[in-house]
Amino acid sequence: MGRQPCCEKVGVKKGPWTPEEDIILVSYIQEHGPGNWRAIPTKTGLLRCSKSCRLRWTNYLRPGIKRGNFTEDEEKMIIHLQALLGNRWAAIASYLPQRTDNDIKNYWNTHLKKKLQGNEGYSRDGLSSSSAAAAAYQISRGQWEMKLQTDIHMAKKALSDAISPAKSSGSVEFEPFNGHTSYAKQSGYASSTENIAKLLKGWMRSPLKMADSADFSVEGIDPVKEEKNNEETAEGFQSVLGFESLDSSISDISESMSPEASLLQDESKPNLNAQTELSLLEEWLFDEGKDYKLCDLALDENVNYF
DNA sequence: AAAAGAGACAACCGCTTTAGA
DNA sequence: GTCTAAAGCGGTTGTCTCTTT
Repeated sequence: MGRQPCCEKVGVKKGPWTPEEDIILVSYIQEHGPGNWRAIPTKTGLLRCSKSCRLRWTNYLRPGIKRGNFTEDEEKMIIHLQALLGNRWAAIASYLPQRTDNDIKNYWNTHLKKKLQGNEGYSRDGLSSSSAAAAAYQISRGQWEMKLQTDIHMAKKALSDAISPAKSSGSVEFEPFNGHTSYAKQSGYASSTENIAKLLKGWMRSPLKMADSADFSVEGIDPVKEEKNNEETAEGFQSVLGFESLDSSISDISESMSPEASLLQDESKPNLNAQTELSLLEEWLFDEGKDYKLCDLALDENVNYF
């Protein structure tokens, strides 16, 4: 006997999520909190399996997710972390508090891999092992160390920024919509929180009974009206998720979060402080004095981290 | 203008791990 | 200690759009 499927395959909808589905899911989670995913399809009337709901929330809908344009620092961090950790995207994502593993994985596969292939300075591809040690020998040791030092510094800064108490755990950074992917522009719906906010606006104007509503429906969104009412949009979203403004600065948002939103936010990423066990990587990133040790380790061809 | 190919990203699949009874 | 459901995770696939021919 095989494992039981997470849900009935029959009648389960697949494919891209619609704005309406997102609204239903976000609303339900706002009311009940994340978790108990199995109950969500039946409680909300969503024709999605619990797993799909969880993924949708985790990767796209939960607060605190930054989407679109990866910064240079983020790129370098990913490259370093991938060299050290391999394709452990979840582990890598834990060092980039606003990115999801799926996002990082996609970015790696579509951008960084190719970039590395075309950039000797970084290149690790074509090596039999994914070890950074092997890459080190592609350029002189001195050059490599200098480069690594620079990158370590940048990575440290990025990490430090990410987890500094002033901006950390509650930090939320919503990207302006114009920073989004071609998908966003192309399809008009890219699952961004801002888009959801827009939809929520429309939704809030057509009073609906969320809970226990199997035949839940949402009025269509008129793009023209949408544009006209952009300001109200943020209000609408605030009233649902408790945010002051979607594209506020990090501190603004963390200050203005309602208890409910804070709760959701706290859940949104593993708390770095809770990661009590300091890995080699963490030590490396935090401890100035160990920089060279790691360089040496990485340059030691006998050491295989993977 | 239409077709083909490539690129990018969202979502799914299935295995593994974890937590609770 | 065992079993089961839920969650985590990484690889893969599907779909959409843009670019090239």
